Amino acid sequence: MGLTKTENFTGRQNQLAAFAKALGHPARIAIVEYLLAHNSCICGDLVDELPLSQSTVSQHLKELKQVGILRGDIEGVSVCYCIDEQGWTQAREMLTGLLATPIGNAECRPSTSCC
Amino acid sequence: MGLTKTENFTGRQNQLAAFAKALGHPARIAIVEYLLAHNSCICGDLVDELPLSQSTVSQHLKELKQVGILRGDIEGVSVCYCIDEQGWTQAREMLTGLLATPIGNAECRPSTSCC
DNA sequence: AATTTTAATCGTAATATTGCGATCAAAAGA
DNA sequence: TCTTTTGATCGCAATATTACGATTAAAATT
Repeated sequence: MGLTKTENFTGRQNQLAAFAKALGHPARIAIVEYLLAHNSCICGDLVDELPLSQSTVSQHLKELKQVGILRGDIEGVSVCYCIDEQGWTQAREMLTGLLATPIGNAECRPSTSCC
Repeated sequence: MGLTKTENFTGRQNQLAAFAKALGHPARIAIVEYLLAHNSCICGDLVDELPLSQSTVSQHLKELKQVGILRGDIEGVSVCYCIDEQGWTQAREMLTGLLATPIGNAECRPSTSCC
C-alpha cells in the first residue's frame, strides 16, 4: 500500500494533516523559520544555510509551496521565496484550533475511567 | 536514502518536526480529535470509528504514543488510550510558538524586495 | 553569440510509510 | 482448563519520502 485513504476522512482532517505533514521534517522547519526571520530570500541563501544539497533544498521548497505555506516569485535569474501569508494564516488557524481544543470529559463508554 | 539527516538540525527543530509529522496523517488527526472529545477510549472504539483495520489503527496509536501525544494504560483485557497532557502541552507550546512567529522584515540581502 | 548564474527537474538508490491479514500473548470469563 | 476478548506484533506488498549528482532551461552578463 503506502497510500493514505484520504477519501474516508473529512476535508478538514486531510487539510490539517497536509499542513502538519509539510512541517514534519526538520529541514522544512528550518526553512520556515528562516523565512519568518528574514522575510524573503533566494533559494541559494537557503542552500548556504542548510546542510543539504541544492536539489534537496529545492524539493523541500516545492513541498512547502505546494501546500500553500510558501510563495516563490521569479526575479530574473533567481527565485525569491517568502511565507505565503494566506496559506500560513490558514495553517496557523487550523493547527492552533486543534492544539487549543480543551480535553473533553465525555466518556465513550459510561463506566470507563482510566487515564 | 530516505533517511532524514537529523544530526544537522537543532533538537528543537527535530522535536517540532516529530510532533508535526505525528499529526501529518488524517487518521492520526481523527484519533487525536476523538480523544480530545471523549477523554478516554479503548482501541476497539477507534477501530469502530475509523475506516481502517485493527492492525492499522494500532500502528497509528503506536506512533502517537511514541512521540508522547498519547498514553495507553492497560485495563485488564483492553487498553485505555487518552491524550498525554504533558506531551500534548509541549506539542501545543512548540507548534503554537512557531505558528505565532511574526513575519520579520530583515532582508537577507539588502536590495532584495520581492514578495 | 558565448558564458555564467540560478534553480527546477530527472534518474537513481536507500529507507520509511501505509495498510492488511494472520498470528500471538495476556487477561477475563465459562 | 478451555474459550473468548482484546490489541500488539509479524510479514508482506505497494507506494512515498529523502537525498544526491547530473542535466536542463532561462535569464543575465560578458
